[in-house]
Amino acid sequence: MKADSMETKLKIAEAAIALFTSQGFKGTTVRQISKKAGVNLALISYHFGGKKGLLEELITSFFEGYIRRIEIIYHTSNSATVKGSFIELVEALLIYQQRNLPLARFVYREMTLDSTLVRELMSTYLVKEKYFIQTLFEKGMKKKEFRRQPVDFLTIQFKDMMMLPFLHPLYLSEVYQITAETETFIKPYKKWMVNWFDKCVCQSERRNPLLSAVQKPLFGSIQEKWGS
Amino acid sequence: MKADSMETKLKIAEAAIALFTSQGFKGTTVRQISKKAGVNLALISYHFGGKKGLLEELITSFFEGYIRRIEIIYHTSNSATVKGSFIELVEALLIYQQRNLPLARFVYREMTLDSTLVRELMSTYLVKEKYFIQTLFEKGMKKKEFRRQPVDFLTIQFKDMMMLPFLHPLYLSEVYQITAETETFIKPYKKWMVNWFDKCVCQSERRNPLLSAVQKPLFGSIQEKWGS
DNA sequence: TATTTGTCGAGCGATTCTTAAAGGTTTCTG
DNA sequence: CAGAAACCTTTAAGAATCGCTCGACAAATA
Repeated sequence: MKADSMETKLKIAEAAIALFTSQGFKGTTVRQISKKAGVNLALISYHFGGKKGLLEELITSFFEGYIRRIEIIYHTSNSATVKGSFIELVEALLIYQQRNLPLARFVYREMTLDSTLVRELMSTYLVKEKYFIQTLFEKGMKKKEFRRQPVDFLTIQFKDMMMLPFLHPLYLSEVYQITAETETFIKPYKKWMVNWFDKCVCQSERRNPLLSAVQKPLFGSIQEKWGS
Repeated sequence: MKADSMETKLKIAEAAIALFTSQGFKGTTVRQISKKAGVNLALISYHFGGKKGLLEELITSFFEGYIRRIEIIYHTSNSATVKGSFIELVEALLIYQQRNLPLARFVYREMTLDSTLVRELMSTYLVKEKYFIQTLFEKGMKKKEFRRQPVDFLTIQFKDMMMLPFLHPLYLSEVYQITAETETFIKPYKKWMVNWFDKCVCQSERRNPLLSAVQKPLFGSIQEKWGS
């Protein structure tokens, strides 16, 4: 393959990502892509085997990189604590998603649809992702580092928190004037997640009996124990 | 308006919601809608002023009901604590979204796009939503009921947790075999959110100095104080 | 030189949403 | 009850756009 050809293929991919992100896959035409990429219409079919092929190649490449980063940390993390591994994971995934922000956004949106492609992607990539994260949580619980609690919800919430800023960047910027694209976002958000780990995941410190005695009557009707 | 007409309008709306939810707005044709609704093609344009009008009417009606429920609780909650008001809110919104699950799912997905419609909806409904929730959090902090922390992230995470099960029901069912449609989901998920409030939002109990002395060295490099 | 590879313009066939015109039905009014 | 009016539905066709392919041409390769 010529270098020129590789370049046009990249130009097509970039234009497609930008358009898919803001307009959705179905809302984007191949003509728009070819125009934005400054490339002939027929080249999209030539390089990607059509619009659908372009979509699949983009999504697959995103998930490949995503899963690879999880696997690497899962197998080679040398943190003393499980929480340490998680923090490595958080950092790696935040950076990866930020670097591929528009791609991530449109992939996540597409995954809320109901197609055979989506089901396939879920059973290959997301089931794998679930396995790694859930196993990490269970490891932390066995080591008494994490508090015992429903591991399903925990995994889901973790994944969701990792996804949030990249699925809703327009919401963040329009309503909160927060932009997920800059470096100034990653740091505080990572901090936020670490705080969440300390408060919600890790083993809580022994309670002060006086304080809890004061608070209990107020919330008693709702604040029940887990696992009932 | 005749009863017959109202009925066809409803049939169109229901069919549209189902199809939009699984295929997306752009991925659905008016023919599919008319066929599924058992209604003539042109009636969609007649009743809703076209496919786009149908979309806007569905989304608007969803947000109207959504905001109304927030406002009611905001203005009439008689809970002794702010946390109590929040729990009322959680319950009301979970039920509302569950009752309109397919509609909610497709509305949330559509809101991740980048159109003038989405921007308008954000500036009318989501800004309002942010105001109510954020004010509640600040109220809780002033009363020293909630711990002081960045209120932006808190509001966002709250909203996100409220949205999660309804934006990703396919993910939940495919990967976790959890279905957000049944009553058996609402209760544990509500419990989960209450637990999150206790751990992450409410004022934490005084720490046991011995335990924190043991743990600090391990996480010290990352676990910094807020507001730095 | 022969062959593969990349690019281009033109256009095909299918499908999109919408609308115009007309037919049918119900409701209101005298 | 008759007839006008408003409302609902259908048929049919409109105009635009969709993704994709074909054949020609240029350029690099062997």
